[in-house]
Amino acid sequence: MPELPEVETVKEVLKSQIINQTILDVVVNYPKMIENMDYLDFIEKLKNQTVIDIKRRGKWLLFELNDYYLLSHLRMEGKYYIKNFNDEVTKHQHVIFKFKDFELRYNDTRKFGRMYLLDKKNIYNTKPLNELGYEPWDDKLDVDYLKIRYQNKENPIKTVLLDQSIIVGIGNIYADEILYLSKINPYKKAKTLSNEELKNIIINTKNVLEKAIKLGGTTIKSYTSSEGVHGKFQNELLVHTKKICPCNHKVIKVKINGRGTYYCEKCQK
DNA sequence: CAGGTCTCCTGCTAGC
DNA sequence: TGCTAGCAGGAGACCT
Repeated sequence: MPELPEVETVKEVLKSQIINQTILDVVVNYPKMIENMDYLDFIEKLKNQTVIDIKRRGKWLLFELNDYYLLSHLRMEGKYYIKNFNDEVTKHQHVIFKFKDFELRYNDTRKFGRMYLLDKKNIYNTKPLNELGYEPWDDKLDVDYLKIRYQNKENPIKTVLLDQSIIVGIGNIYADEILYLSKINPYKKAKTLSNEELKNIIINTKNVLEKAIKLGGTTIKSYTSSEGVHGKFQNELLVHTKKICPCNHKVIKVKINGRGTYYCEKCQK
């Protein structure tokens, strides 16, 4: 389940692998994955495009090409593998980018991932990037901003933290960690949070995500940034998937708006 | 506008 | 032991 740190890790690994490489051909085995055009157009447009840079916006990967941006969202299980031409294509490898000496294959067991191919100009003002909130390190992400965005939110803060139109990059794992570090009960309504609590959320969001990026992300279930690359942040998790809180109190697992949520009743008020 | 529910998918597993 | 219902969850669609 890639969240911001995992996507950042994938981005860095991919940069070391495919920058300045030219796409010679593309194979799309699962056309529904291509969101904004027919897959045949997608293939034609990508031919002879060179990878100039790779960026990240929220949980989106942005491949900058000569004439386009290729956007890729890994959703739950998306992964990129570098493979040789004669390596067997497995049933979960849905999009294959052929370069001169190797292939980049997009692997996604549950087929939730999506790709867009956009004209280069105004990508941040068009779907799907146009409704994203601030990056965790954006100066504009402050208490006043959250106050305004949360003022009508009756939903639990756990749910609201996952809202990508407010802050990008937080997924289910890090939301639990952020709330734990901020000592906030996940059920607390977003609109009722104090300035102090909002401040803590901002600080802890940055801290948790920064630390996770340094450790290459979290490997809990099926996520790997590239074959054989595993994150180490799972060793640092304080509540998510835990049974006992560092305070020795039992960690509770509940469902909040359908999402598995771990928290400590004693530490999080 | 806000929020609830459903949907997309497949692999794994708890429980019979 | 073998089968299956249920669960996992990011995000958009759709409805209230």
